[in-house]
Amino acid sequence: MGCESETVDLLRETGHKMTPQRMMILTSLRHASGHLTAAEVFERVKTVYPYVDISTVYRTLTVLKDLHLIAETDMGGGDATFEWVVAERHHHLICRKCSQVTQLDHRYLAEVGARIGRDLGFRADLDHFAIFGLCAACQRELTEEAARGAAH
Amino acid sequence: MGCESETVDLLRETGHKMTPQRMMILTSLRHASGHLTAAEVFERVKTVYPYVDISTVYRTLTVLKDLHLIAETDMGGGDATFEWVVAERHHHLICRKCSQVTQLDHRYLAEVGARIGRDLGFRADLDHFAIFGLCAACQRELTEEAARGAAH
DNA sequence: AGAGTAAGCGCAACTGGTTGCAATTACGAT
DNA sequence: ATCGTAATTGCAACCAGTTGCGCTTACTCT
Repeated sequence: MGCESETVDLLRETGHKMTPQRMMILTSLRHASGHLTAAEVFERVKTVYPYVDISTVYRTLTVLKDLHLIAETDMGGGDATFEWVVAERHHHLICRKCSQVTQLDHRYLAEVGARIGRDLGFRADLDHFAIFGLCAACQRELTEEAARGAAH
Repeated sequence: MGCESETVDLLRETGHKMTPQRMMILTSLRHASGHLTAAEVFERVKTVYPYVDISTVYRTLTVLKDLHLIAETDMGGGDATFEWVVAERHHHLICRKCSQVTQLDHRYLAEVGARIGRDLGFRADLDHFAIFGLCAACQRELTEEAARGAAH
């Protein structure tokens, strides 16, 4: 505790309460190295306080997400993951074949966001995007497969 | 029928079968004016053939999506929507306050996609993106609210 | 410090979507 | 036209996530 004080203030200022459960959920995300699914957060909190309900986890994640303290991303694996929003914004390139995840610098999208704002007046939330596609390796594999298919 | 023959061929060529259920799901999407949710597709098909199972709808949607015949988009309303992939690619700007949907020309993202491909070798699927954010009107509203909040 | 109140909690019921399985059926090969 | 096979179907069980509700509790105000 101690390093969470700003977060507590933000919660209070927005009319929310800081409960023990919320604190545990929050710290488990804060101190996780990367992305966590809701179930993972649930597991981690349960080791400290076994009586938490999964619905509390989901409700808290929703609150934190609305306050932009955490970012939700669909990494393609079916379940959404959550991660503490850090200073440097970044995005993910996710291969839909091998599921490999690569980071993408924010600059790639910042410019598009700016242009959309300029042209259409729409302020795009481009904090944390998951872009699906095919990684270089899988592209090669697929073209080779296609070549074999055409040959036979 | 008749206008679906190319689609049927594509299915066959990729080792799939064309079943009556599949045909109905396909045409309901093909002839729908815009986006349909899975439940909507289910309802439409049921009017013709009441015995379809919802799981068949989901499974077929997955197949069609994998073949890029339809595009899945999370329009924010909680449930994903599907639409027939038309010639001109486009994207959607969805306001997270008023849920208004605006179309965005593909050119905005095409360039980013090209750059990602060039720099990182990753071929991004940018066929049909849903970009969340705040529309111009809601931005104005929010800044006014903030001004009122600061004043009192 | 104490009281009132609205937010939050855990439970249980529910919903939307997925999956395993046995029966069926479309399709390529004969 | 018929056969064999693999894909597909419908059912039912299942799972992840959501919601309604009565009880509890953090926070505000005095």
